[in-house]
Amino acid sequence: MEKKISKSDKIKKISLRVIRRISFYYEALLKLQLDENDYISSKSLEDVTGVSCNQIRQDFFYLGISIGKQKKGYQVKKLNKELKQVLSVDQGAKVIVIGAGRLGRALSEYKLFKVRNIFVAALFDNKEDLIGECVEVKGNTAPILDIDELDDFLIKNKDIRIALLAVPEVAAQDMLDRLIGLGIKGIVNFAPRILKLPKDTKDVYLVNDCIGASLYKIVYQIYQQEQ
Amino acid sequence: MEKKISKSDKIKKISLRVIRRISFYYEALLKLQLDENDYISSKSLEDVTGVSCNQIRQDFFYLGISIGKQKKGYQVKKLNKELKQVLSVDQGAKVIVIGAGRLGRALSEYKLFKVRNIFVAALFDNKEDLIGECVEVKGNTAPILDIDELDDFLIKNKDIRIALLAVPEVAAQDMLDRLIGLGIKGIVNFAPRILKLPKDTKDVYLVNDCIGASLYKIVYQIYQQEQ
DNA sequence: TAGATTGTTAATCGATTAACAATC
DNA sequence: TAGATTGTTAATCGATTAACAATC
Repeated sequence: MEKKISKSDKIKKISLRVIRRISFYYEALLKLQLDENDYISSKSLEDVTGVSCNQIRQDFFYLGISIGKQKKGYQVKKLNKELKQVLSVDQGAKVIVIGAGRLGRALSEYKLFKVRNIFVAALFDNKEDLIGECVEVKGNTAPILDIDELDDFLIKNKDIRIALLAVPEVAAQDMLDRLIGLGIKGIVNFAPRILKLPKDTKDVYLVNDCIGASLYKIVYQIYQQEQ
Repeated sequence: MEKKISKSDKIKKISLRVIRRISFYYEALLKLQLDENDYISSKSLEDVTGVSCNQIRQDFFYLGISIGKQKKGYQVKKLNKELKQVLSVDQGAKVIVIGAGRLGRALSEYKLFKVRNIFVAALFDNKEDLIGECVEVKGNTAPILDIDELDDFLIKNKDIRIALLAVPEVAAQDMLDRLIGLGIKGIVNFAPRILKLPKDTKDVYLVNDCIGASLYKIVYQIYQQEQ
């Protein structure tokens, strides 16, 4: 990660590890609610995010973000704009949520999605008693639709290419395959099972955010410590 | 990661990255439901987990797991035992869940926790209408208790040192601080905000598993691709 | 000015990949 | 036997840390 990259060839090279840290910086700005004209130093960002100030400056350098002022830091307005651009959260992404159980609705109701310019267009489920309900988020109402309507819905809404998968474990892989068949390009899987993309899939992104997976890390650390 | 470590000094050195992969291997075995006497090769594990067979063998080597047979692979029974031991999932960890909203209850109801030897002892909330309910998981009933009873509960149940944090964003940091004050040693935070341990905290582990964080990765990839 | 903080380079560190002899 | 798969070493790769001149 030595070479500085120009704005034009940013596109393919940024690793997801960098993206994750960039999202930390962005979240930090959201959380701190500073005035647009305030300045924040890499050291202050370290305090909030836990990422070292050296790492932060290295990331900015790598991404071609050189808007800092010595002795002051980074202007919140400018930094915010740069981070948003890298993360592409300025594009108002629309997503669907598959599964309107507890988890699916918990996800949909996160007010924070709005701050992050992410909109839930609809939820889908196969349980008749759920269908027809609406999930309400400030300024955004998402209906719960019959899973059978999914195909039609996606044909009518070609701008939706992201799905959040919150179905029971046993149904998850089949549903993933179906979503890909319908042209979905990005999936976050919340079922507690690692899913895999079908073999010859191209240009589809999958992140397994399996609930409970991080619990292993904690259990490991707790029980190792006392041995 | 060149030096092989002996079983005795495993304790402090395994990085969380290795632990994460080990949990993948373990999950793969759970998923495949093979006979105890079957053998599985590193190549087959690659197919299921997406981790390269070289990486897998390197991990096993590093952890001192050398139970493979040439031309066959690893006996499921033995491998399972080794992986469980590394992950410490053979100890029947008890956890509490803070927040009995949609997310908290969704977490508690994961049947999978049982397979992984993790038991939810109780949930806590401050909403009166929730208190008194019970969350039922196969063979395990967890009551929803008043958050005010948390202190007493932990004094009476000193073996509980892990908490899953599923409270609203604004309450998360305060609750984390409180949990640490009460002697909790491991916390998984599910609120959509990065929490930090109080400065001089020792021997406490925190994993931020912020819901929605992985969405950034997907949004980034989707929108970069089309530029 | 003196001190703080940036942008940038170089050094270090750690993780992954590749290769292959051993052998079942 | 021949082929497949392990355990292990060495090479490569990438990410993080440290250091510091520049300068506001």
